[in-house]
Amino acid sequence: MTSISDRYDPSQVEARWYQEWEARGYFHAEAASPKKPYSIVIPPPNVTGSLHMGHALNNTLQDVLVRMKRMDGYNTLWMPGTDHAGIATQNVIERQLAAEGRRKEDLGREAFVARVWKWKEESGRTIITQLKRLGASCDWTRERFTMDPGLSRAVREVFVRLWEEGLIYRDDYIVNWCPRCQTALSDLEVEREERDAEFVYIRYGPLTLGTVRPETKLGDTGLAVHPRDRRYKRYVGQELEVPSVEGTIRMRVVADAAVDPKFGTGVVKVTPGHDPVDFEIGRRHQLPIRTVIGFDGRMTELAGKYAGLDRFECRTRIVEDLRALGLVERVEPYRHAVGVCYRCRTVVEPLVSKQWFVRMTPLAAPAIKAVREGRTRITPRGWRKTYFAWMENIRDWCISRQLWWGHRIPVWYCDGDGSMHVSRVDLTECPRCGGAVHQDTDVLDTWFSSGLWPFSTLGWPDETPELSAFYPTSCLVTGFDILFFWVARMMMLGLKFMGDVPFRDVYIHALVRDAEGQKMSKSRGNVIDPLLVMDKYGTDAFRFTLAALAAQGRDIRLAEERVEGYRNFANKLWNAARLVLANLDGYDPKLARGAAPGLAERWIRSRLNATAGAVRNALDGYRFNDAASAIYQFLWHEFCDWYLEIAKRALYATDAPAERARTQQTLVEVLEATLRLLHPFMPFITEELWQRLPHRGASIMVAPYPRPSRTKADPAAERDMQPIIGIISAVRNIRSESRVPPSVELTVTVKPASKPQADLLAGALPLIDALARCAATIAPEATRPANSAFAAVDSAEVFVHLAGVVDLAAERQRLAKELKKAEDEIRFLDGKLARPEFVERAPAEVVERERGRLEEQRRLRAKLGDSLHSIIESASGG
RNA sequence: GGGCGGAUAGCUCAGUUUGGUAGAGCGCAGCCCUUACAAGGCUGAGGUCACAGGUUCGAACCCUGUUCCGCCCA
Repeated sequence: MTSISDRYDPSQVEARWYQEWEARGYFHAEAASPKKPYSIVIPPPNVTGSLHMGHALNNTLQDVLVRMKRMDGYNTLWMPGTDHAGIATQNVIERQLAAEGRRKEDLGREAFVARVWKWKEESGRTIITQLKRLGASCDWTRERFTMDPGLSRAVREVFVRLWEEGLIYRDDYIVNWCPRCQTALSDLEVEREERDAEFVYIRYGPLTLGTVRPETKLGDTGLAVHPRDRRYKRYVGQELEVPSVEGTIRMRVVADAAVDPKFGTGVVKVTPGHDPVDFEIGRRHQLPIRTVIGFDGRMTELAGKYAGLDRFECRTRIVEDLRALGLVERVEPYRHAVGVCYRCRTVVEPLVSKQWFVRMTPLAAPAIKAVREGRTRITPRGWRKTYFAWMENIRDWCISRQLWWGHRIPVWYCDGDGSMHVSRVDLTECPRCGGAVHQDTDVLDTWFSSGLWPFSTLGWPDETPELSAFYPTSCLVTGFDILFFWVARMMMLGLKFMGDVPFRDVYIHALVRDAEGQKMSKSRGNVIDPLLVMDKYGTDAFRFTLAALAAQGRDIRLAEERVEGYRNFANKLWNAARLVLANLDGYDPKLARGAAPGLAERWIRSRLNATAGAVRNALDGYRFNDAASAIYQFLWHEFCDWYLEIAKRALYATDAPAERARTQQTLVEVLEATLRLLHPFMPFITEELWQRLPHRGASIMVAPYPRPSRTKADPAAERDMQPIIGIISAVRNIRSESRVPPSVELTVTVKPASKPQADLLAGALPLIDALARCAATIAPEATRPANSAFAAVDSAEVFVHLAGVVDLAAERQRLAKELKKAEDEIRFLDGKLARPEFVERAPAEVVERERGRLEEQRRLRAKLGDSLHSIIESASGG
């Protein structure tokens, strides 16, 4: 074999294999395949984006599933693509323009949109390149973008059908308005931020009320109290003349159950134009709407002398003016959550405007039912509750955005007769009067198009082979932060337009935080760039770290040391493979045929089989961390720590070619299968090593995923290895505790507990000698040698001769420690068994087991006591 | 205000479904460059499982309450 470096260097391996896989078409899935389908659609990253930890985790987990299923023989499709991300992308280009001292209005809509497209073509591939770097085995031949012609057609089709069914409507309604982004936002796009504010108590004629938004006083059209609030009963229905900053105003007092009588004074001002709750109250009581704040966040003409002022400046000014008029009773500091735009953190202004909405209740009902009935399973199950809670209290979805970048609403208005036409095709003239038409200037919420993703990417509204092969998709992997934004909407729209759920499983993973548990954010400056991590430690180590930390229901705290640890794991694997490869000279499987497999070989094969079962089990339940640690444990602590050390004897022996060949065969087969087991987690290093080992097939990517079987399990071998491993460990322990240098060969006598054990151990003597660096003999009739250390293993007694090797003080200490352990154990078990309630009520087998344990510990105590005595005697006597 | 989750070794976390004297990685201590690997080997120390009650023969695990921390919704 060719000599390979003793350190694994990912940079030599990763890019090469990824290109090779892609070139060979391994990522591609054909709809016509006879194999069972397995499909996942990627949560499309923003086309503006670059890879962050959330993407890395999300896509690593998907790739683990997809690679595993592909190896397992499924026709596996991982559908990739990107999202046009309306506000985010528009903001990027607007910032570019601002740097040039221009605004989008200077370009005009058409030129602006053209510029966004140009930018998208040039820079929109960043994240795709980064996903490839991560090893994502997406079918790139099918890559989609939410504004592709096909997907845009799906958007129109859905809009028109929902309109035709009365599920879309247009209405003047109070919506969340971002004065910076100049667009309406859905309720979900408003986030809460804690801010300090002043709670100002203002006199309204005979009444006093508190508010955090004094500037909206100019838009007040009423006062409201709770209907059962006795304090204010007499005012209800009255028109009050109230002195204010602009002279006296008249206000009607209404009674409404939405008012909390315990909050503030129990009286609220009603500003239907600038508060969602007030808007509803106003509707119920026919209060007029006065819009005093405009779309630009400045006071309107209706604000009189305050017109043109910024809303926050106006707040200060009004409080000053009210004070001057003696209308401020008092001011209290107040901390509350204000709504901010999720894109630019500007304080959102509730404003009344004409917007498009989707009726949610009729769509939500089937989506609730599907999860209740388990047609879509949410994992971890706890998220079901959150899903139901939101779905059951869902509000209509505002889908229009006053942006230029996005799917333009497919509605045309006639300039002549004013008629409105919702259309699948672009209109150039009014279908009714033939007059000129203009299209609605708004675009749709980005989530409206990504909500169609599981079927629009597969060719809908056409009936494509892809749709029938891959819909419903098998699994959706996503973070909980978009459970409502995206998952819920895909459920509703998938059920509505495909008549079936969009995915059988939803796996919801946690957030990646920093080592201190803080959410990673640019402003905190604690972001770890996944690309730098991959550069430093390799993609495989990074992926394995994410999988190993992805325990269900808990956030991931990512510390670099963990990645380093798994980098070491990759290196361990690399070196184990080097050992195997360096000892394959003359390897001929035919030579091995004559010899029956040895105990250690049966053992490691059985352990491999069990590990394969554990990994499959864990992955089936989306327990990625369990799967990762099962492989880690097996590869490092069973294969490397034990089997490789055992195998060296046979490999280096020159006098037993059959045994050597057999060992080579076991090494090759176990390592090869382990690589396959590990491949979904660490695709690159496994391919590299697999190619160097004897193997069948062109790539590990398309080799079968290990499948456990009862016939490969060998419980006898697993049981028989126990005493052997135990004796070796015991001798090593005595050596270490008694401070015998590793170079000294120890003399060991083993007194077996039974004839079968004697035979077993006799066969394993060379192995024990080699691994414990000793010369051991099996002596069924042995008595304790003088000056020996003692240990009990599986009822066998192990004596290590220490005379002349070391002074015995250390062994005395060790024995005393063991003795105390045994005594503690006996005390515990004695106490337990002494209680009649336990003996009477606990299951018989538990009682039996505890009795057996007690007996064993008593025997052990006796032997330890004897040993200790003998050493004390010999030390004092000698 | 309503809901969800968390508190287990110095650190980061498994384990809680199905109750039977607690596991991993990192870190720490001792010994060792033994020809796969010092990114390594061998050995070891380290935990009243947040607190208080309850159920049970027996509780990290089930129930109730408390404290602290995080998140979501209004």
